Amino acid sequence: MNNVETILSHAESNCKAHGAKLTNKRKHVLSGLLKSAKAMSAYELVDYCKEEYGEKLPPMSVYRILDFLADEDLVHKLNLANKYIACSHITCDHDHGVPQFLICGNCQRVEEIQVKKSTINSLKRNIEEVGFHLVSQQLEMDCLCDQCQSNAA
Amino acid sequence: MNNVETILSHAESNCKAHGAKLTNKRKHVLSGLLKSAKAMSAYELVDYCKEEYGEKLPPMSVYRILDFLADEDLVHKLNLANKYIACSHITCDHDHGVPQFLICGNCQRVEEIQVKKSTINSLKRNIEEVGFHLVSQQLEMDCLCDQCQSNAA
DNA sequence: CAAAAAATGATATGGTGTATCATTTTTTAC
DNA sequence: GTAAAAAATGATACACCATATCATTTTTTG
Repeated sequence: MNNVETILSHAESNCKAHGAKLTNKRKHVLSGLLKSAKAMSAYELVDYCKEEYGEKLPPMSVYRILDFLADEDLVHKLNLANKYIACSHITCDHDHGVPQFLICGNCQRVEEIQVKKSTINSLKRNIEEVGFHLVSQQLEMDCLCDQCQSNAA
Repeated sequence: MNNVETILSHAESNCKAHGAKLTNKRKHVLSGLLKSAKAMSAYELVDYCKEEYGEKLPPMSVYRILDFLADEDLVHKLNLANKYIACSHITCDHDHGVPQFLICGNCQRVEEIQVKKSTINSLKRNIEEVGFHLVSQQLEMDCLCDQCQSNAA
């Protein structure tokens, strides 16, 4: 159980290591994502910064910060949901492959997983057969989590 | 090589078969998609109907028509691109499973494929392992087509 | 310290999609 | 065939995500 502060300082060292600066505003946005179980939209993060820090960030700034954080592999963008989540591996030091995301369509919880290499490879072969080439291995899948599945049943 | 008219009348019979009506406006929207190599946005279809038929459809109507056509399995929505394409199997009479889509990030061409059952099943097992359940098997993948791949190289 | 580069602020605007309610068209039942 | 009910359509407004652009401030660097 890493708390937010720990993760933030870890992220900060990672940034420093190659000359990038995790400024306060960037930390605020990242902490919003770290504290949230769900993915958040840029506009939700605008509100969060306003409420939590009295910081009036225009959406444009939040988008710029999110771009920065994504470049640093600290956050991921969910293109299906148009939302953002903190990377679940900020505090790991080893490299991670491209993540895949499971999005619960009911409670919006997001799980970041690594699909087996062999599955990805079958998928790739399937794609090559029709003359296409997989560019991004970031798959986003419409799911239900255990809990919402049980509740629905 | 089925031309648009043939496909349209095939689609019309399919609709009639269970009491749905493929009205002129619905045909117009569908024909826009059939004639296009690329996926189109609802607003592009508004323009298309205006130019091609002098028909001033409000966006709301186009969205309703697209919903209808999707219910009839005549079109698919690409959630990643927020665009729509005609189903490539309108004239087949047998049932088709859930399609997967390959989207060329360069020329926006879309290929509709069926991923192997075995691959989908491995994927599902991967997902079950973390306590999630795949709801929609419609995967959308960021690709390059052969041609754009060669051009880029 | 001055010039260059990077980051931020501010405003406007574009694109996708939906809510809502009025109106018209089509179905259904008598 | 016609009136009542149901379905489809029209029209307007708005919500939300995202970017373009240009002015201003901050930071870096020589």
